[in-house]
Amino acid sequence: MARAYHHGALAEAMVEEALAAVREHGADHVSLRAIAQALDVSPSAAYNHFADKDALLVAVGQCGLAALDERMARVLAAHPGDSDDAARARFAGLGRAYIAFAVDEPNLFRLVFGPICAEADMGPESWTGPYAKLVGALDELNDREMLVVGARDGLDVTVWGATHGIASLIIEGYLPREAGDALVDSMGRLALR
Amino acid sequence: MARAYHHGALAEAMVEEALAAVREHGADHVSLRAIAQALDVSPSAAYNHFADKDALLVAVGQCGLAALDERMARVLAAHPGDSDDAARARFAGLGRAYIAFAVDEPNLFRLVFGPICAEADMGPESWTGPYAKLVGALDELNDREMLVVGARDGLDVTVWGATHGIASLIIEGYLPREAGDALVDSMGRLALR
DNA sequence: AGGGCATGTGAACGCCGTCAACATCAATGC
DNA sequence: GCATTGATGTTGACGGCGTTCACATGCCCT
Repeated sequence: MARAYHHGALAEAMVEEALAAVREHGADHVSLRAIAQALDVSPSAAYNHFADKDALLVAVGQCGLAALDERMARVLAAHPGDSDDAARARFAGLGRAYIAFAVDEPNLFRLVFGPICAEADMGPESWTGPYAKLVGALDELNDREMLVVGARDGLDVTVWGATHGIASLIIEGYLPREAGDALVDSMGRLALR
Repeated sequence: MARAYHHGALAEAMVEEALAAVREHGADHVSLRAIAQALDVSPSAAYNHFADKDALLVAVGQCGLAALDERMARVLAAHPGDSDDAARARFAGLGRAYIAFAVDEPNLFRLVFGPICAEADMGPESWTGPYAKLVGALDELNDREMLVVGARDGLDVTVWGATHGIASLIIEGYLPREAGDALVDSMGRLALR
């Protein structure tokens, strides 16, 4: 039975539908009314679950952030081990995963790091997932004395910035896809010894 | 005589008004109708000069890009000379100027590098201004053998990416303002010898 | 002087987000 | 078992939006 909301899961259904719409058309170009119609529900029904359209988009953004975090977690899982090579692979893989997420889901990426989600801080605790993974990888390299001497200072911010910037510039068409791999290589050459 | 459009400069006036609106409220949250009203003109008048709202925003974006380029040009002019120190100052100054532009004009920055302006490519020739200045500064450092050996490969993309990424993350509130200076320092430590 | 063309107007269309009043249904307490 | 209550969904409306089309206006060129 499709008409199961009403003490059902309208909120989740709307997030799901909105997520699909954002992925396809971008956060701008998504209309509350269209989402409601797709769910055979009146437009105003949304307001029982979300303060406004932006609140729904923030919920979508949290899904997107979780997806990014999962990609990065998978990379860590795919390169276990205590060796220098494994540490290097984890570091490079995290960067590649971040960029791959942006390339695969540009509209989601834009929403997650755009003004709507940033303003409503989904908690520094949310994006702490990805960021903590990066810091962890860098600490590991540092502990293994694999970093150029004196490089650790500010390196987390630099690496995050470079990765984020390249990802943004790629999805806006200012740089070709290959720039992603080029960045990871370049970053490795600069920071690793 | 203020009411001088009609074979006047409505197009320029609209860009100017739109520029002000974007700077204050962001490219989303800017309405064609409001701009027209501010200029005492009917909403449909815009369509004699711009294909649609996005075309107007692209024109605004070009102004923004020109402003960025001018900031960077000013930095180069402020640090003339043939010395290593001057070359270093130009390199660091360009990065700082890029970030300062984003911090001072976040809404303009978002528009310039956002989907609207990227899609309508204002010509790789447009943003070539800032990019060429960066490449020039790096070439100069390279000619002076001030770069870490082997670092030049892909460094322009890395530096652009890092600068752009940090700027984005700062204006969305994910990083504090000081991260800008920290990045420039960190980048210098990594790439310069 | 007059025709043509660029420019601006007015009214309308179909969207949009949002709200307030109302309907409906599930669960709870008697 | 039934009424009350609170959560949930509907209806209809409001004002604003981008855009279009038929029409007015006024400058420039011949």
